[in-house]
Amino acid sequence: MKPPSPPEAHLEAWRRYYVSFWRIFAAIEADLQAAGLPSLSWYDALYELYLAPGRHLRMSALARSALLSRSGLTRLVDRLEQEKLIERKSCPKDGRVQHAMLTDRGVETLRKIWPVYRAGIAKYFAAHLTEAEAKEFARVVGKIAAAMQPAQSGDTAGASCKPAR
Amino acid sequence: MKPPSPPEAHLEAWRRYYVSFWRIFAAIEADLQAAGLPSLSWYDALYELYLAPGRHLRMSALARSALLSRSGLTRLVDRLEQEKLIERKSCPKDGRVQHAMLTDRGVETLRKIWPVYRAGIAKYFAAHLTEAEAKEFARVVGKIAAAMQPAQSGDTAGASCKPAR
DNA sequence: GCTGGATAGTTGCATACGCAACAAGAAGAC
DNA sequence: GTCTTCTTGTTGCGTATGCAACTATCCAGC
Repeated sequence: MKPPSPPEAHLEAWRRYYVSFWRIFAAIEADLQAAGLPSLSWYDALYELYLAPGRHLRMSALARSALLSRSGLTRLVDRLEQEKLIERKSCPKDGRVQHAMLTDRGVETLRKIWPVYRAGIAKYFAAHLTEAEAKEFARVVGKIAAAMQPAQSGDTAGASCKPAR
Repeated sequence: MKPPSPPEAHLEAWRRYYVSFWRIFAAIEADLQAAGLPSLSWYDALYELYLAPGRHLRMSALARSALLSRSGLTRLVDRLEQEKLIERKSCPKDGRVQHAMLTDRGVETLRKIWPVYRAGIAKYFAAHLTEAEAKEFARVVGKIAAAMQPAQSGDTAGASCKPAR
C-alpha cells in the first residue's frame, strides 16, 4: 500500500497551477492596493453577502464561503463593521447566532472594487485563454472545486488559510 | 476606452480557479500540520534551494522564487536557520549579498514533507483529472505562469503575498 | 582616492490569520 | 423544570506577512 503517486503530468500541472495562482493573486492585490481599495478578503466576504438572499448570512456560513476560520471571520467582520460596510444583527430565533448584513455603503464599495478586480482578471488571467480554453478550464476546475465542497466544521479542520495582505 | 471586460466563461473559470485553489491549499496545509510537518512556505523555499546549483541562492533570488517579499524572506530564513535547515553564507565577492544554503538536515526535511505533499496533490487535485486533462491543464496554466514571470523588484511591487499559516 | 547614488538585506511597526479556551445560548434526556 | 451536552461566536495569544525606514556595501564619475 504505497501512497498514491500522481503521474508526472499531474505534478507539473499542479506546480504551474500553484505558481500562476500566487502570481495572479499578488498582482491583483497590488492593483487593488494601488487604487486605494480593500483587499480581496473584503471583496469575497462582501460579495457572498451580496449574493445571499436578504443580503445577510450567519457568521459561520460566511466563514465557509469566505474561506476563513470562525475566529478569522469574527475579526474580519469587526473591521468591515467599523467601516460600516456591514452590520451585525442578532438572530431573534437563536440567541447564539449573529448575522452579518450588507449595508448600502457595502454595496457601493463592492461596486468600486469590481472594475479593478475585473480588469486584473482580464489582464493576468483571461488574456491568456481563448474562449474554448476558458470553457475547458472552467469545466475541469469545476470538478475539483465541487469535490472539495465541505471542508467546514469549526475553527479547526483546515477550512481556512488566507493571505495576510 | 472602457476597461477590458473578460467574457463570462473567463470569469467563471477564474471564480472556480480561485475557490478550488484555496480549498486544495488549505487541505494540503492541514495534512502537513496533522503530520507535524512544516508548512508549504518552508517547502517552497527549501525546494528552490534544492534545485539551485550548489544548493544555495542569494536572498533576493530566493524571495522571488518563494513568492515572498524581501523582508518576509529575511524572517523565513531566520526561522529556517534556527532549525538548521539552511545556513546563511556571506558572499566574498559582494559584502551586501547573503546566500542561503541548504543543509543536509534541510534535504532530509524536504524528503519528509514530500510524501505528504504528494499525497495531497494526488487526493485533492490529480484525482479529478485524467492524464489528457492534466496535460491540457498544464499547457494552459503554463501560458499564464510564463506571462507573469517577473513581478520582481524590492519589497514593493506586489511580488508577494503568502498565507499566514 | 573621494563622493553621490544605487542595491542587498535587516529591522520597527502594523496588520491578518489560526488555534485553543471561553461564554452564551439551545436542545435533548429524564 | 433541571442537568448535560452540543453549537455559535468571541477573545487571548502566538505567528507570518508587508511596507517603510534603515544600515552596509558597491560602483560610476570625477
